[in-house]
Amino acid sequence: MSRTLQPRLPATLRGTTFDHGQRRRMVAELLLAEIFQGALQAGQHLVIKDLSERFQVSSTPIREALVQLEGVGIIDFVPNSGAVVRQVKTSDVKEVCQVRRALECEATRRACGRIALAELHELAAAFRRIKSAKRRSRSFVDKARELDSRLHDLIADSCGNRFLAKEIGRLKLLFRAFRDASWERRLADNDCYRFTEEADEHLAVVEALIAGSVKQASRAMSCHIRAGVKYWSRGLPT
Amino acid sequence: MSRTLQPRLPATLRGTTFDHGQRRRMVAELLLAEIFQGALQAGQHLVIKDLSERFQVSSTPIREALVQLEGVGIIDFVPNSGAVVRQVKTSDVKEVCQVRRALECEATRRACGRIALAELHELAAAFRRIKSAKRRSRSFVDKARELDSRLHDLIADSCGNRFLAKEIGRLKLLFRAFRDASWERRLADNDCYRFTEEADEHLAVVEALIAGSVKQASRAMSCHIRAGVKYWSRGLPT
DNA sequence: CAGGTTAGGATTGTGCATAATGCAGAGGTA
DNA sequence: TACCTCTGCATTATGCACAATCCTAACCTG
Repeated sequence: MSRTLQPRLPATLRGTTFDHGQRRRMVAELLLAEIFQGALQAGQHLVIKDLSERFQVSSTPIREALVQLEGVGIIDFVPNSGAVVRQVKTSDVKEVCQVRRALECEATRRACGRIALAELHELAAAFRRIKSAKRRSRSFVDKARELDSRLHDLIADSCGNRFLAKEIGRLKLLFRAFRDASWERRLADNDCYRFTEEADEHLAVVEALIAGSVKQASRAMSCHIRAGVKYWSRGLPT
Repeated sequence: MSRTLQPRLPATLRGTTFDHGQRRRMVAELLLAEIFQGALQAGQHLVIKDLSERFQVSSTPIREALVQLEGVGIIDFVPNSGAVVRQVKTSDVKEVCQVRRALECEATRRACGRIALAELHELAAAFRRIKSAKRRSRSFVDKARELDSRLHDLIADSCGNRFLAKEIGRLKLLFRAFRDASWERRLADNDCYRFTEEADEHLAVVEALIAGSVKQASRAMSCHIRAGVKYWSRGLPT
């Protein structure tokens, strides 16, 4: 059986069918997205039965997703009492991003000189297209988002350290939730300046990688992540 | 119902009765203990049915415990295939240590100037005692081990970033497994040179922290972790 | 009004049904 | 013969409905 759940929410997931063996991951991602979008507010009690009805899956995947999110630190799990959403403050985003910066800069350093030039040039061209694009439609956002993921994934996969790549992958769950939530907000505000800014930062990383400059590449990545923090944390409680 | 599980294993848990709502936690702790005792070797497949029979618990708490341990990073959970204990080869030690270095250096930078001087001086004195000690008895090893943990924990807890501290804590489980294993081997080999070497490195970190030099402290920490790699990876499968 | 009691809802745990995976061996092809 | 593909079976993970347990809070009762 394969079943569709949730008509709304993150664009990357919308309209997808979720099959056997992927329920837990999907529920976790949907919950994360809801939390960062503010649909699930801090302190709110997460009732398993409600969630299972809403997502059209049974309670087991829900509970496993909750256990997983507890490990991420975004919800608290009180024995025999259930799960409550923890407050996500700007300081949390900052903290997560510090860790992200440490890991992704290390990965960037190591990936330098290990990625095929053809691929890098292709990415650079794509970012330039994004920069010069005028329309800020839904598909534009999706495209930008996909490129963002592609660059970061490429670096992680090319760093020659599978463990590091795996750790970045673990955190990706959080990053993506931050990113998607803030991009939704930004789009609603018609605040599109950040898109070209972000494309600039990405381009700087790619060009440094093409040039083969370790120091420059890691510095560009560091700037990129630093710049992201203030946008991601906008609209969150202090 | 309350039921006793597992006659053997960790002293703190032996003979305890495990009640409703505590199964997952207990299973997770028992599994962790078994992994570090070497009863469960790296790469080994963890079969849910076997575990549920062995622990006299049904499959749900087992699976939740596995999800939890996956979050800790000590096992891999492949969808539709199950859980395996993470393989640790020499290359992995190197990889894990790269990640560790990135995180702990960041923590050291941030902890600089945030730790009470009194505590630092006390630690420095302890490391000097270790350096000058002649006897390499079991209690000596325990003492050195405890000091090692104390320094690293102190830095993580003082870095002002709870998320970073949590990530380091996660990796600590892995580090500790490396460290204990390699120290056992070293003790057996009567190769005690590393102990004073390590005390030197620790001392350098502490003194840099006392001096309040961010750069010097993080560099000392970097050297310390780098130096550890070749000792930790000795005697592991390639 | 205090203290015990009970009913309702929620979590937790169990056993079973189902789906996915991997392996072994048959059969085909070069 | 060596190699690849495919099929069927055994094993295992996954998901679900039900039962047991726990927590809360309203409700008696003296």
